[in-house]
Amino acid sequence: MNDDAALNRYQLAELGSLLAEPARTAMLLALADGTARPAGELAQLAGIGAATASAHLRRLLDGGLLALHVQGRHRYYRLADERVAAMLESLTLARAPLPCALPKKGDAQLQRARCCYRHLAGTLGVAFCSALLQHGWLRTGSRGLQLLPHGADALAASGLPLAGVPALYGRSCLDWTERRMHLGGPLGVALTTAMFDAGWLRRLPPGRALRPSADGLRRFGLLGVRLD
Amino acid sequence: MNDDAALNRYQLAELGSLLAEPARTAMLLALADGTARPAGELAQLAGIGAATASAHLRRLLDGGLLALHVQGRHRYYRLADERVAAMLESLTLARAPLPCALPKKGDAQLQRARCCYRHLAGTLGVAFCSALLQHGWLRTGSRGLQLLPHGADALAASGLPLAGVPALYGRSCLDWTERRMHLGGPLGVALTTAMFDAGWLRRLPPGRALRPSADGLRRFGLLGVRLD
DNA sequence: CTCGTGCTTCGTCGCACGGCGAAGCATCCG
DNA sequence: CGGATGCTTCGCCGTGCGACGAAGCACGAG
Repeated sequence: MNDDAALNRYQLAELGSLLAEPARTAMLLALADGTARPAGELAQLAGIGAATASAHLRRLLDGGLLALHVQGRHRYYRLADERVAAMLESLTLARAPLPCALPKKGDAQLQRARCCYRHLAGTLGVAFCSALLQHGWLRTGSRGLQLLPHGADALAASGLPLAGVPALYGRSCLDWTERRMHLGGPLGVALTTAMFDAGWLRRLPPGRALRPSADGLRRFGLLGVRLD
Repeated sequence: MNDDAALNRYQLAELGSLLAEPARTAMLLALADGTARPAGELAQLAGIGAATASAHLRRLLDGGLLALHVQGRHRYYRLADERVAAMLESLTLARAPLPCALPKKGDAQLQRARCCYRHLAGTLGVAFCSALLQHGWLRTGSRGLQLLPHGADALAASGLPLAGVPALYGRSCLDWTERRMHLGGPLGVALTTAMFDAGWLRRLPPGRALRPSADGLRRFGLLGVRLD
């Protein structure tokens, strides 16, 4: 009758049913950092047998949440799309307690800096994004967030080479610990990749947490990015 | 082991299972505009019997997605929280085709201006939010988006009385047609309510679509809000 | 070629859950 | 008080789906 716009009840329910199973959510959360993992590893992470995992992965694939990359006899699965990662973040946000609970000690690293899909999130991600905006280096254009030429120059001068990056567009992405925006989209991914390459950031093995190097921390400071 | 942060697999799956049933998604979508509806009406909208609807509503209530208001022998259900509405919007966004499809004719009104929970969304909502930011009337403070005193003065001068509103905080909310941010949170709701009261906006009966009045359109224009 | 490995497909079982009708409570009306 | 209405609870049935083991395929190693 009146709900022909956007997502109807059946599409939303289909999406929900994909998320309705702990085994599948475990896989999705394991892939939330943008990595690609073989089916066997995902089965082990989810604590289920290979046959069951295969069925779950097939459903997620058919549902458009995962993408598949075949390499030899290994089959690597990853999130289909950055929007899927953004959706996972937003679902997290929907359940977070409103009076922002202080993170537990074990989560402190995760709250400070982590990767959301493949771009920088957490306190550092939010601070970096707002610093870019305050300097006037980042602007919301018609096709998304846009890094202006003098912004790219300034970043390059700080030791972040950005070949071809200014042509990319970014997207605002809501952060679940900060409840503020940070920079995602192709632009956000490219900038984060550059930070890895320049040694500003390192991955902390077990999860999605990141740690800025001493040098990176200094350079972030020079850009006006403060971690209070 | 390593996923004790934020939402774990079980909590996410629980949330997903609440969305996994068309009858429940129909109810949630019907409540997405922030209205409260009695159980019987929701049952009819979902196309199920009263007994079944009651069970679904109970699950949504226990799951924290709905809130209940008892009035006489009627029991009114509404979305528990603005975050639930934001979650529904973001799920919609996750499924929207990336090459932004032009809206069908029937959706044009909906894309132009609609209510997301209880605040203004659509092209008009996005334009209004960015106009506030460009004028420097709105700022991202530590506790959320903040309407600055001279911004409140300017809006009042344009015919939007805002008693007590500047004390409220807003929240960025992603729009699924525009893929850009608009103003939500208590501040967004208060501003939208003021627009209704001042006659700038009218509801279009069948759904969530809104229409600015001729006077409202003029006043939006004076504020620098363009509907291109 | 032959075997081992990684993954999918098939067949089967069992449980969880959605559906309804009937009965049970509350509330409003006369 | 008695009947109508709105909603919930109870009991039952059917099915959808997640679990596993076994078999089938593809690929790489020897």
